[in-house]
This record gives sequence, C-alpha cells and structure tokens, in this order.
Amino acid sequence: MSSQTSYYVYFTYMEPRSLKNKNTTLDDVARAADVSAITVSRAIRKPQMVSAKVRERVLAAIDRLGYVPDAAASTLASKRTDMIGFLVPSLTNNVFADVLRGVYDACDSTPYNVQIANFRYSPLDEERMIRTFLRQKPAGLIVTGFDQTTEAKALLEAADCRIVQIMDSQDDPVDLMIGFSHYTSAVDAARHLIKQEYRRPGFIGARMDPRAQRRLTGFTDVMKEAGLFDPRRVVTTPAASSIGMGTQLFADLIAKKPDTDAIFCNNDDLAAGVLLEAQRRNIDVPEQLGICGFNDLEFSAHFNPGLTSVATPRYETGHRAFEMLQQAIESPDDQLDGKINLSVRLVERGSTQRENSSSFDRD
Amino acid sequence: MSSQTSYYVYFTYMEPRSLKNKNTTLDDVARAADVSAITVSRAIRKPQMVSAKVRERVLAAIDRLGYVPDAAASTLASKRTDMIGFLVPSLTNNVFADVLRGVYDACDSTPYNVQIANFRYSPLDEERMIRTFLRQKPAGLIVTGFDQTTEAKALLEAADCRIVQIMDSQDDPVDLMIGFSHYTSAVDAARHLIKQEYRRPGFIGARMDPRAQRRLTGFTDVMKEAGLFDPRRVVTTPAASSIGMGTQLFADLIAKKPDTDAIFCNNDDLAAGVLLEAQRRNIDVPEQLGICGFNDLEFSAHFNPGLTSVATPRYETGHRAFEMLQQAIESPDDQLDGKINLSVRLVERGSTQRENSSSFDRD
DNA sequence: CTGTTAGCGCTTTCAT
DNA sequence: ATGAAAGCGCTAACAG
Repeated sequence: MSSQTSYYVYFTYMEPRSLKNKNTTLDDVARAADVSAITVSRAIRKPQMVSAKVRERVLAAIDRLGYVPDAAASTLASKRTDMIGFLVPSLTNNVFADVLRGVYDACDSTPYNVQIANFRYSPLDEERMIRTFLRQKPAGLIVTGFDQTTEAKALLEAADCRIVQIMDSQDDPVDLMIGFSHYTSAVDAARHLIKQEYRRPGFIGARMDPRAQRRLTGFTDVMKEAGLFDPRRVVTTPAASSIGMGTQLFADLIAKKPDTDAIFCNNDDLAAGVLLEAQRRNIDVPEQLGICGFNDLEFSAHFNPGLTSVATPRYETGHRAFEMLQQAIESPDDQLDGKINLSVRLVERGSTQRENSSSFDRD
Repeated sequence: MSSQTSYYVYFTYMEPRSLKNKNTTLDDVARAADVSAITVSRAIRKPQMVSAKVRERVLAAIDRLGYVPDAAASTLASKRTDMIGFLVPSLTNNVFADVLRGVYDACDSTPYNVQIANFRYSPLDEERMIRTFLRQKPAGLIVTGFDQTTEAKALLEAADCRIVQIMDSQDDPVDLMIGFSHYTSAVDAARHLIKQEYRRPGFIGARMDPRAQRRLTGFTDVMKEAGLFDPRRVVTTPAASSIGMGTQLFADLIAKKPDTDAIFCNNDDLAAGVLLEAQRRNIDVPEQLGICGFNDLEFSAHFNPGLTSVATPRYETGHRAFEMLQQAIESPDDQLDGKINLSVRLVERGSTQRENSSSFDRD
C-alpha cells in the first residue's frame, strides 16, 4: 500500500495578510442583497431613504461579506470627507494633551473625525504634514500658532477648507483663530515677581519655540522697564523641556549668578525641576527663591509649596476651536466671531508667597 | 496714545473660504507644462523616470498653479497608501507620548506617514476608529493591547494590512506583536517590596484598564503567596490617573488601613501624588512608607527621595513596532520574528530604600 | 523617456 | 423608493 502521495502533506503556508480579502465592493453587496449598488450606498449613508425591508437585507449582506467601504472612492466621488486634521508640535508635554481633550470632547456627537499629526516643533515636518492633510481634502484644519514656513502659510491660504489657528494670538490669522497672548502672559508673571519684591529675577527656558520666545520678550520688557534686567540671568536651551532639564538650567543659572532670587520658568516642567533642585540644595522657596511656572499643569498645585503658574485655557481652546470650525464649515454664511482672544490667569501659590516680602532689600 | 493693554474683540466678517480654488488637476498641470498627465504623475512620484528638462517644466507648472495631488484619486487608482495608523488609548499621560516618539523616529526617513487616533480607553470608540482607519487602506496599523471588542478583533483579523499589537504580551496576536508582561512587571515590584521588609503593602490604581488589571493580579498573587494580602489595602477608581488622584487614593487607603507600610502604585503619577501627600503628612518615605510606581517616567528620578518604579520600554516598543511593521509590509516573505517580548526593569530608588530594613518587625 | 488606454469603487444626477 | 449612466482624478499596464 502506501503509494502515499503528497496530498496528505499539509503545508501550513501562511499567506501574506496583504493578499487576503479580495476587496468586497459595493457591487458585491448589491448583488448579494439583490439590489443596485446605489441602494447599498444609500442604505449606509441615508438609511431613511431606503425601505426598511431592503435596508435590512442590505445590512445583513454587508455583515455577511464583511464589507468595508472604500474611503478613497467615496472621497473621490463626493469630494468631501468628515476629517478634521489637527497639527500639534508635541505630545510629550501635557499642554497639547489638554487641548486635545477639548477637541475630542467637542467632536463627540458630531459626524467629524479628528486626526492628529505631530510635527515635533519642526516647521519643515509641519509643512509636509499640512500637505499630507490637504491632499486628503479635510473638512477642516486646526493648526498650532502662526509660525509656519512661508510655503506652509501659502498652502494654508490657498486651502479649500476652513482653518483655525490656536494657542497664540495675532491680528491676521489665515482664517479663524482662538488663543491668547504669550507676551501678555509673561508680562503678568514678571510683574507679579516684582510685586513680591524679588529684585534679581532670572528666566529659564527650554525648547524656545516662537511662543516661548514671546514670553521671554514679555519678561525682558518688564524687567528692563523696572531696571531689573540682567541678560546673564537668562538661560535657555534648544533642547526639550523636562523636569530634569529644569534642575539643570537652574544649576547653570545659579552657577553664573548665585544671587538670583526668583525665576520665571518657561513652563511648569522646568519650574518643578527648579523647585526639586532648590529643595535638594536647601534653598528656601519662596523666601530665598521665588519660582513661577507657565501653563499651570495638573501637578503644579500638588507640590510643597505649590507652584505659582500662569494658567492657560488649554481645554477651552481645543473645545472652542472645534466648535468654531464646525460652525464655519456648516454655516459659512452665519456671522461668526472668527478671532477669539482668551485670557490667562496668574495662579499664585506658595512658591512666590513670601511671608514678609518687604524684609528683603534690593541689592 | 499710551493706552494700556486692553482687549479688543474683533468681529470680522470673513467670506467662506470653502469656495476657493477650483481644484487644479493633473490634467491642468499637464496642459500647462505641455506634457501628458502620466508624465506629471511621474515627475512627482518617480522624478528619475523623467528627463530633467521636462521635470523642471512640470515642477514649475505645479508651483504656478498651486497644484495639490488628490490623495483619494491616487489611493483609488493605486490601491495603496503610505499611511500607518496608530491607535492609542490616551495622550494625557506620557506613556504613549514616549511610544509615539519611538514610532516617529523610526518613521523618519521612510516614505510612511503616521496618523494617530486617540480612543480614550473607550473600546467602542476604538472599534469605530479601527473602521475609519481601515476604510483608508492603511499600509499598516499599530494597535494598543489585545482587549478590543469582538467586532474590532474581527475587523483586525480580516484587515487587508499588516498589524502590530503593542504594550502587552499574549500568545496569539492578530498578526505581529511587541510588548511586555504586565503581570510579570507587577510580580517583580511586589517581590521587591517584600524583600525590603514591607509587610503591610497596599495597591492603588486609577483608570483600571485591562493592563492595569493584570498588574493588580500580579501584585495580588505575590502577596497571597506570601500571606500578606489584604483586600482592604487595595483601592482603585475608574477615574483617570493624575498626581492629584494619587494623593486622594492614598488618603482613602490610609483612612481605611492606617498601618499600611508600602504602596504599589499603578503608575508614576499616582506614586508622585502619594509621595507628596506623605511629605505633607510628615510620613517618612521610605522608612514608614515605601512607594513603588510603574513606568518610570522622566520625573520619577527627580523627586526627593527618588521614586522606585518599573521601567517600561516605551520608546523601544514604538521604534521596533514601526520597524517590524515596515519589514512585514515591504518584505512579507522574509522570516520575521513577529512576537517580541521585551523585558521591564525595576529601578530601585530612595522611596523603597530603607536604611535598615530589618529593624522593622512584622506586625 | 513619454504617451495611450482603461479602470479603481464610489456618489451624483437624472430617470422611473 | 429604486435604478442607470457618467464621471471624480489618479495610476497600472502596456505600448512606442
């Protein structure tokens, strides 16, 4: 016996998954449900236009065949998508995570779909990603700030969709805008330090993007006006912000100017780093050293002492940005306040709350 | 002249932008450059296939007309995109931000394009977003974990693209996998606490997603085995993790079981909250209370004392996930280790480093 | 190196 | 309420 032949040998050859599923199309479903393609299309997109009976049959067929509509074909035919593109410079800090929460919350219960692209503070990547989004014919775009490349700006200007610029403030947005002034924010913080009788204030900043730069300018202007500006008390780095970077920049600053008595930190991560390092060095905060951060992240309230910071309306920005966009898309003829300036709020906490501020003389 | 800063509210009526730009097509460019459409297409996608002279003419025309290729038409015609979809449950904590950095870094210098979708720990949203991605014919998908809805799993199984599941470990991934065991991680942490002679350890956790749940199981199993398990020392909440939530859960735990002498925190945010609250209450860490976190985020090393934590390979996971995906897409026939188990590392710091651990008796 | 032809899978428009 | 026809703008395949 045993003229055994190969047909008992099973090779469990796993075919590449990319060959699976020879694309079920609308036509396949139509045939299976014994209707025309357009009816299937309607059953999906406009159920009320189709009789209950047919709809049911179609839906069953869709299920049975595992049909997944082809977005490209749909977009090509209809010239529209439900996609909102959101360009962020970073996802590593919680700043944009909060904005994003606002966007998502507003997007819930709408037919839109948010897609995020992270350009990591690289204007060139940003430009590329704007291109990528635009090629997809988004319903709208949310972009961060006003500091795109010339090319990118031209793309946005020419774009065939509504655009909202967020997280900064300027006179002539491409289209819509919601944000706040970084300059003014820093002015508030700087004045607060002066009011607390700090007389040798410094500034530390990492990842000095254009908005951070404007904050530095705000700080500098106030200090100059008060005759308290010393450029050697300004320490920045192009590297990314982090708590560790805060301790480092603080060490640098103190090494150069040991008598520095207050620091405006470009963000709360740095401020936290300064606080922790100050504690390690037994420097009394706020008596010997005042610390002010920026953004008022969740953790800032929980340190001992709490970190004074400038609270930025991140969630609100995201939420309202989406709402503006939606309104602009759906009712382009309605009057719409397309330029919104939110206000920031200085949150004073222990890190700048001197017991007896007048006991410290200037120089 | 010198009016102080005051906020103007600008009501500026803007004409709808959606009517701009009556779509320049490949044909328009072709006509302008006096070549055929396919030549324009090639000049863009495969420049070396076109003579320098023609290429130049075409590129000039593209520039002049402000032509933007239509992704939908391209996708429909070629049946492919360069898009990698990445589904994350959250962007609020730095965990996925780190993974994302890895993905982006690996994606640089490839022709691919990463798109993120945040399903905010909602399996239903996740399912919807998987659908959205799939409709776009992505080149590949990166999904978080194994705990999708049945429907979503079926979609992934049937998907016509390569898929890599990350951040967890299991025997039968849909396709590719790279992650680590949450159970084992927690076992390591729990054993460490016992080794440090903590005898009344508790657990706090927020947002108990399936992976967090597995960590709790790991902790529980070890403690039971050591005869140290007390369910009343386990406090969890479905709410989101944060430092503030850490202080709160700690307060709850201590209220119920004041003699708790160590806490395994479900993540570093909670651990930081516990530490700060302990300091506020003048509880000595690590002598009276040991604290162990999870993830080893950047800030954990910088506290005083530093936070003991379980370092998870987030960046590496993202980086290698992308690489696996790319290899699987581009060389589906090559042998490829499609199931990678990364190891975690317990980082012992001051928060569990007792001076003299044996001086503390059990009960 | 460049062009011609024929769709990709869907939706729009116009009938019925 | 359902269907037929005609593309949307691009690229693959095959010439030349």
